[in-house]
Amino acid sequence: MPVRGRPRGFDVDEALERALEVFWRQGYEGASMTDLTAAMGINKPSLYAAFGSKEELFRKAVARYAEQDMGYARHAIAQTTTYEVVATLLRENVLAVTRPDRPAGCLSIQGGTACSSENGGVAEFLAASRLAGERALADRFARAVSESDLPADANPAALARFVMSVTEGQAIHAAAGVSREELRQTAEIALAGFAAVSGARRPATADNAA
Amino acid sequence: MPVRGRPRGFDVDEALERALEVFWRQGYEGASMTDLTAAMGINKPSLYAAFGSKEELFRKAVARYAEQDMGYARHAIAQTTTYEVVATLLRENVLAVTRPDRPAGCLSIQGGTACSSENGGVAEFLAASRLAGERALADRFARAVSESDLPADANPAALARFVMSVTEGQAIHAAAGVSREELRQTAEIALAGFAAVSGARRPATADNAA
DNA sequence: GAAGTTGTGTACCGAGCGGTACTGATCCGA
DNA sequence: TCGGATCAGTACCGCTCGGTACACAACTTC
Repeated sequence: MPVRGRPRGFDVDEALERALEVFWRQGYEGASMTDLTAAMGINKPSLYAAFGSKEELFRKAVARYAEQDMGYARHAIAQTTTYEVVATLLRENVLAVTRPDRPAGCLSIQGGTACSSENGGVAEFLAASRLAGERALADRFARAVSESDLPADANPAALARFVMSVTEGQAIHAAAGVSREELRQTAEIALAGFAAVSGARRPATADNAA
Repeated sequence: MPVRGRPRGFDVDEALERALEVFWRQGYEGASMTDLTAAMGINKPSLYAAFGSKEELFRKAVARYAEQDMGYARHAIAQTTTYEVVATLLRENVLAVTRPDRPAGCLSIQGGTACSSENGGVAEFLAASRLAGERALADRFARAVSESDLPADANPAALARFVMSVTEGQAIHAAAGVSREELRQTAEIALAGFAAVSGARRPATADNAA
């Protein structure tokens, strides 16, 4: 059964994409409906009909972001060794937060770490989604312990927290204008430090370039 | 020569302190004049007479924050060895971002990493002040190289960027509700990693507790 | 006490906020 | 060709935003 009534005059995915970038650059509260509709090329009633409200639009933007901009994290976790997991995560993160065709930094931080009391839910939502990613990494490290890829006395949660802290700091640096090459150096330091501290075996093939 | 005219009915420092906490919790754009004046216990005209504008108030709050909440950073840089500098910085940072009598996290991040276009200067101002701190740390590391406390081939700027990235990530974690003890574990991992990678000598007295 | 100076409180400004009612326009199936 | 359904666009809602005019209160100096 095809659509009934007048068809939409714009592409919902494309409009969401534009909104995503506005939220990314200006944060949730810093992005006004006027900014959003201007970037999306539609009028307010169309936005509300298609997305419900500003907050729903934001959550859909974050979901889209997680799917297409955070794919590297799932790819990283799927690596076969702990070292490769972390190496992939840190290096891909550098690329992700400095993509020339995207705003600098990371939406889940730029979106808003602090909000007015009425929008407090937005900051909490972003924090929860970041911590969910961290938990996935901690689970991956726990598996590595059970596979003897990490020592039995390793602390998976703390190691994951360390790696995520670095990526978040890198995202903030990127948003401040720090270059990809500079962040790459930092990522290699973090990776080498992780390898030295975690007890994860570093592969014989030296693929790093600090 | 004493004051002329009616004396002020409130303490400017105390009012600035209250404003500081509101900005810290809600960010620059998330803190409305109503929120601020309510917390400061004064009316808007008094605020404008004493502080000029919302943005000036914010900058004064950040200056106050740098002076009294970031003092640990100056203390850290003044340590005699690179290891002690980094150990102090990372450990004191954990305490600073989880002080029970303060909002969680760090004002220079919570204040706003992304803003609307008209308030873009606020985010830039915060980014610049963070990078200034990083440069001071890089200078300290450069001195350590010249003192042979770090290897001649060490990259002071990259090492400083790594340490600051960790502290920023820790601040974001704290704002998300992560506990002091959890952050302490992460700080020890970062410290041990830094020691292993930088070539900084670790003191014989083992004062760490990962 | 009067004059001059400065802070306080109320009441208000224009502008922009997020969100919506309503009129037409545009499609479908019959 | 007409009725039903859906979307687009204008024009507007109440509200809050940051910021201020103005009358009054409180203080010092003469």
